[in-house]
Amino acid sequence: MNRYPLQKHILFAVDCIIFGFDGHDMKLLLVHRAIKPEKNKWSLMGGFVQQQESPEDAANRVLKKLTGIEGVYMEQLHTFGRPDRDPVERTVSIAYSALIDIHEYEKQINADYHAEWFLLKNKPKLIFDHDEMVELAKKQLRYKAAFHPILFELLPEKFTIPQLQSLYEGVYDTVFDNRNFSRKVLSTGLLIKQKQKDKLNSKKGAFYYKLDKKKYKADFKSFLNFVPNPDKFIL
Amino acid sequence: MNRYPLQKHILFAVDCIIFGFDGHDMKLLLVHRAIKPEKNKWSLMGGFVQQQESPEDAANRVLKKLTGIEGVYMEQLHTFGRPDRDPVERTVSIAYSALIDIHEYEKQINADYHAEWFLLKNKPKLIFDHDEMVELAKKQLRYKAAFHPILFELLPEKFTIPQLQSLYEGVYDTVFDNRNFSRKVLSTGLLIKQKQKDKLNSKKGAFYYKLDKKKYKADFKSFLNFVPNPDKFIL
DNA sequence: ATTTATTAATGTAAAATGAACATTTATCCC
DNA sequence: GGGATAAATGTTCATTTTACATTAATAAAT
Repeated sequence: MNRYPLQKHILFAVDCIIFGFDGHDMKLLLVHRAIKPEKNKWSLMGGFVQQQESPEDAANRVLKKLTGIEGVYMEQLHTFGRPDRDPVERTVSIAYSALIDIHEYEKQINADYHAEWFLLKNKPKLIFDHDEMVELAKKQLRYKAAFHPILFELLPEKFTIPQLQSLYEGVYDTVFDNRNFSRKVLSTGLLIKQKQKDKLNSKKGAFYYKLDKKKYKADFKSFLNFVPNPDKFIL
Repeated sequence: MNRYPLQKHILFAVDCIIFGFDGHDMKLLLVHRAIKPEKNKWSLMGGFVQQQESPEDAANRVLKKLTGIEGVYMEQLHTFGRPDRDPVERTVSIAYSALIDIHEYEKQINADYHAEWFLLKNKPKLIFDHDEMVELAKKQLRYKAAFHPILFELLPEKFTIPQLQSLYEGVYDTVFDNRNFSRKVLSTGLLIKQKQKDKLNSKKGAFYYKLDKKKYKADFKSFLNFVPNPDKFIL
């Protein structure tokens, strides 16, 4: 097969916005950029898409290589392609957004790799247009999480309702009524109550719940409305 | 500034999914592919992104060149990058989705260009992964239109409530209760009633309405819920 | 002029959902 | 045993959503 003649070829990259939740605050996983320019500045995890690789595969490869993380919830966010976004050479980048259970990877990331978690509220300035990518990912996360149960991806297998509530409160930077919140959450039927309690965060202790994985997958697309008055918080 | 050495460069294109509404059905604007392979097969409007051009600019340029259309509502949908999606040579394509008032351009498109409108339900098979792009755009349109007043982009300046309702019914391929529908729509305060009636579609005639542009822009992000039980229809 | 056909416009009541609000319960520590 | 702390839980009111049928305006036919 012939080629398309006369067309300029350009570089093509992926960048990953990785969100985590430490039980109290939303966090963002960042790395030091390894090459010049902007070497050692903070950056999203990124890399070039290889010739025989889909962008999704590239994002997963990059994530695994830089953090050891694999098999997490990740989706395409947006493609950034301003001609001058990378001063070295024109590079179009597809941004992917991922949600991970921070505890499952925390030690591994710190020990084996040079990635670091930052409080989302407290993140350093990033290279190129990565700040813009993070902003969009935050917006998108708020948008989606208002209707779909995606935030469970950030929690460990067992979690308590107060933990879940502070996760939502962190994402929307607000407080919810705990009575209404737990009623809503439980009414979805997505949670399975466990016998044990978490005694670390209170004297009384809070019951653990597990996600009903089957129902979770089935309901993933349905509309849940965990967040009252979404208009206020989204965009 | 140095280049990134050792990295392969890739072709980079945009494709536009253009939706229209003829007063009765949803339509899709397609062109004959001009070059081999698959020459003369039906295709989305597409073209390569030039060296000093953002993808958005490229999408607008392509649209204008192939149809004369400009200044319409268009947004980035998704980036398609499977290594083998274009058999000629690896090409990554950003798909853009646009909504236009079909009547504003109908004659012009047919006269000056070789683009053609197809009933969305009746569209021919498209080249490469363009069918996949259209499917995603349909899903996305249903999703967005359930909450945001974007479908007004498909209507002429003056339109009637029955027209608006058949537009929604077309998009969701269902029927709505006309009493509930008009109450919902009018309660948004987005519509300004006109003195004249449209007498073409009924003996009684239906009052024209115009969109309150100011309120439209302000409310664009808010949640309207025109569509009952969105779960049923989305995805 | 009256009838007929066609589609637009409109209201109400019952059900479901969402929001606001405070007290009791379990446990640890002193 | 008393105090401190956070978890768990229920009720009422307001709002929204749904289901459902009749009347009104006009053009065409007789």
